[in-house]
Amino acid sequence: MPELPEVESAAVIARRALVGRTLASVVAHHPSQRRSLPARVARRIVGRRVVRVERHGKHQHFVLDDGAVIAVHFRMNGDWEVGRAGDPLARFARITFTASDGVRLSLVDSRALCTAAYHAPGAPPVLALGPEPDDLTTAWLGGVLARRRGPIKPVLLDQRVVAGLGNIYVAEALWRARVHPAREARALGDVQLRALVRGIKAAIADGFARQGRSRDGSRAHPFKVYDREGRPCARCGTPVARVTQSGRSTYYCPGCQRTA
DNA sequence: TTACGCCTGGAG
DNA sequence: CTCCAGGCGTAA
Repeated sequence: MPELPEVESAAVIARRALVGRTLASVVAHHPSQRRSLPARVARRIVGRRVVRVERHGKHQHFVLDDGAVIAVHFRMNGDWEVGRAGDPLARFARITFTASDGVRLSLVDSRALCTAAYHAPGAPPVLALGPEPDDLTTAWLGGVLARRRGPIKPVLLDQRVVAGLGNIYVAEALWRARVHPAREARALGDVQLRALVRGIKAAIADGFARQGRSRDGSRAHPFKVYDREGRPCARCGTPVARVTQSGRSTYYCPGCQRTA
């Protein structure tokens, strides 16, 4: 699930569920989450009203009326499920926030890698994030890439470069820009740089467009190259290739993403 | 820069 | 059974 577009639509769900409501209970159901959100901390949250839900890159911040922040990160596959107090709990519910009027928001995450940390009033989380894709400029990206050695793909996964990109959207953005994932980051020319900025914005916009109609679970694979190894490139028909870069799969088209 | 741990499920 | 998974912090 969760890269920027997915986290944004999740944040909308959380916002609708909790903003303006007072938390009546907060429970971490899995030891892994209890480490970062122990019962004593959860008790401190109870009685507070949620005034705002912010998204920064892939992070979600529940801002409470005393200025405290609950920082949630889905990691690999977290998602929100909205229900009512007393409803049967989802099998992989890891944390539940129940409001005083009975609305319940559950963080569902089979792998239990999600994190939720409490930040006391006056000590907000410090995030090291680059610009959101919407605010990305060629000047910024060019400046950052000029100081990087190594292939472009892992650089784009660095949240300090651009906030919110993950393995899927980086592959999609590079495909749109026709840039080879192994291309030396600082060797990108102006034309490729501009194409890459456009590609990032377009890939993310495409993700957003998909969010609205993704709940009906129709089409499996709306991606251009991600998870399409061996299938023909939509642009040139060349079979999509998969390589490993810094331990993770990268999908690309060897036909139209050339110059490594 | 790479490798591993964190966790668990699903696919082959 | 083995391998893979949309992330990320820390260690080597």
